[in-house]
Formats: sequence, C-alpha cells, structure tokens
Amino acid sequence: MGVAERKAKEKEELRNLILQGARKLFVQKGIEQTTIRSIAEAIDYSIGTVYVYFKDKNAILHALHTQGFADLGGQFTVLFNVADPMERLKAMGRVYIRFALDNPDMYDLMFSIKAPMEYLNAVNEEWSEGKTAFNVLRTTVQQCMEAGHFKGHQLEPLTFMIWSLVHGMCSLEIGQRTKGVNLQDADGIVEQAFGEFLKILDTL
Amino acid sequence: MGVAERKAKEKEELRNLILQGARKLFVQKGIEQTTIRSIAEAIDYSIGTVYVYFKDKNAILHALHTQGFADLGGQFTVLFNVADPMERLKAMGRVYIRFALDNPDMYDLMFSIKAPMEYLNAVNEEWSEGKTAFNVLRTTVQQCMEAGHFKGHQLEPLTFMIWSLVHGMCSLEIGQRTKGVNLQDADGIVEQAFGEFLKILDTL
DNA sequence: ACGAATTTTGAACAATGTTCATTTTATGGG
DNA sequence: CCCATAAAATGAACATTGTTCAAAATTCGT
Repeated sequence: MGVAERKAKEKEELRNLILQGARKLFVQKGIEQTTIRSIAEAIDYSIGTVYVYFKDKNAILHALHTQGFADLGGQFTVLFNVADPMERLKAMGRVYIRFALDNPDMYDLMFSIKAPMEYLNAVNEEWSEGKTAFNVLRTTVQQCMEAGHFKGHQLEPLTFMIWSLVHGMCSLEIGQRTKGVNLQDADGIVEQAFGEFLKILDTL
Repeated sequence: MGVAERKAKEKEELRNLILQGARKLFVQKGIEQTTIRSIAEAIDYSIGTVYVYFKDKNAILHALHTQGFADLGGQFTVLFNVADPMERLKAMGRVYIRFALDNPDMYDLMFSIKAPMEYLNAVNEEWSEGKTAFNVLRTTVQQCMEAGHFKGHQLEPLTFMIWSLVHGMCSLEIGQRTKGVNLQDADGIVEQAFGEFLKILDTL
C-alpha cells in the first residue's frame, strides 16, 4: 500500500500548504484580505483546489483558529514551572494578554469572530480547543481554592469571571475601544488595569 | 426661505427613513444580511439614494452604533434614583448585561465591530459616545472611592477593569464562546459570574 | 500502452459595496 | 402656463467576493 500512503501524505501536505498560505495572509493582511483567491495565488494553486481540501472559508478559518490555540498553548508551557497556583494564575493572565496584543487578528479569530463557531455548528462538533483551554484555567483556580483562596466563591462562575476580565481588556483594546475613551495613558491601560486586578487577587 | 427649510427637513426625514430601515434589518437579520440593496428595497428607494445620504456602509453602521448608545443611555436613566454609588455601580452592571444579551448584534456593533471606529478614523472624529459612556462609569467609581471603597486603587485603570469584566462576559456569551466550554449551567453562567464579581465588590 | 480513477483547473454564477452618467422632479422667473 | 436651471433620485455597470462544477490534466493499475 505504498502508493496510497504517499497519496495520503501528499494530500496532508497540500492541506497544510493551503493553511500555511492562509495563515501568512491572515497575519499579514487581516481577515478580510484573506480571500480564497489570494490564498490560492499565494501557493500557486487554483481556486478550485482550495475547495477540494476545505469545505468553505469557515473551515479554513476554523483550522487557523485551531492553530492559534496550539500557539497559545505553547506559550502556556512556561507556566508549568510556577508551583504556586496563585502566581501561576497571575502569570497566565500576563501570557494571555501578551498573546492577544501580539496577535490581535488571531485572538479575534479565536475568541470573537463567529466563523469558527459556525463551522463547528455546521459539522456538529464540539469546541474542544475552548474546552481544553478553559480546563487549564479552571484547574489553576481550583488549586488556588485548595490553597485557601477564593473563600465563598464557586469554581466555574469564578473561573469564567476571571477569563472574562482578561478577555474583556484584550477585546476592547483590539477592537479599538480604548483609544477613544481614556484621556490619560491610553497606551498602557491594559497593563494598568491588569495591575488593579492583581491587587484585588492578593486580597482573595 | 420656506422652501429651503422644508427641503432640509425632507432630507433629514429621508436620512432617518434609511436609518430606520437599516436598523430594522440589522436587528432582525443581523449585520451581514443588512445590505445596501436590502435597505433600499425596504424603504422603496434606489441603491443610489442611500449613497446620497451616507458616504458608505461604515457611515450607516456608525449611525446605528450611535443609536445603540442612545438606547443604552436611556436604560441607564433608571440608575439616577440609586443614591449609593456602590449600589448604582452594581445596578449599572446588571443593566449593561441585560442590554448586551437582549441586543447582541447592536452590542457587537457598539463594542466589537470595527466598522464604526473605521468611520470615525475616516472622518477624523472622536468616539464621543464611548467617551460619554465611560465618563458615566468613571464618575460612579469615583463616587465609590469618595465613599471609602477601592482603597489603594487608581481610578481610570480600575474603571477600565470593571468595564472589561462586564464587557468580557457579554462578548464571550454573544460570541458563542460560553456554550462550548461550560459543562454545568452554561445558560446562567453570565449571571453567576457577575454574582461572583458582586461578592468581590462587597469586600472592596 | 491504455482505460479508469484521481486531482486540478478556471470559467461561470450569485451577491456584495460602490460609482456616476442619466433621468426625473422641483423651483422660480418671465 | 412655460421653461431653464438646480436638485434629487435612479439603476446600469464595475470590481470583488465566496462558491460550484463540468471539463481537462494527471496519475494509477494492469
């Protein structure tokens, strides 16, 4: 079965090539400039070929969204070294924020844009990336609780609250809602606001 | 000058008619179904007429975004009755969340979608709606501080942090990031998480 | 070498935002 | 009432998008 194997590998390679081209365009030019035509042109294949390997544009965006979670997960690996769960929680926030502000379009795709979720609805699959990421956060919060923090709080709502806080800052910053609002020091507002959150965390 | 006045009034009326049609479509069908053609058809005018009254689609979306802020501001009027700033802050959060979840597309347009901000950049104007809304929140937080709360915190970063927290919950919910993540009680997660936030507020 | 299966192609379609020459309507003076 | 001028409204036309699919090109097995 040597031929079938090679063919399967070639299919996989071309799929990855398409994704690689799509990602390059996505990161460089943003989501609306990442057209099927531009992807096909970037890798010297025809439009139709893209549709052989991906059902539609949502499928491509979902695949990119998945790559984004792999990247973010990679950034999180440094946190394994932080033993104290509270310190790890804080560090997670910092890594998360840095990832979001360094990769604004990718972050939008992962946490705001509806296309990846529409793909999941269409193929009737679960959001496994989100589930996994949330589990990492929840486990850390749980360990904080086991260490005596967050007395009187419920695990899941609290976890979601913390996620929302950090996501909200990134979302507003990326969506350009901070520039027009803050009079003094609009630049560092995310870092400063996160600092306020850390102060509160120290009391819980 | 009776004629000129009447003409000006007619222009204003037609502008409002276009906006009314756009809003109806926007609320009913969402942003991507709100096309220039569908707007024109809904009010029995031609495509070209829409472009006489609005520079482009971003201008229409910005006008709708402004209407959204007027609506949200209207919802906030009930808060004038709440004398205690801390109670008012909590009530603001509830009103904000209800507005967001009741008007998801409008909320997206106001706080996530880039089109209104791109319009502002194009015409070189400020985001006055955002400024005003943020001022309302900041004033309330300041009054909380004057009443002895939030010791050791900075006003603007803290205000932005609170905004981010509430916005983040709404953004994740509207962006369908909650459904796929939470095992138990995905429905009420926003309310529950906000409840956790209120518990924390009571200690500050 | 050749028929069959697989892969790739790109023309074609529908829908979108946008432009602008043309048509229609309104205005006001003779 | 007429008609020249201005203002307003029109919709055909263009560029670009996602998407489809019959045809062409390539590869495979015998």
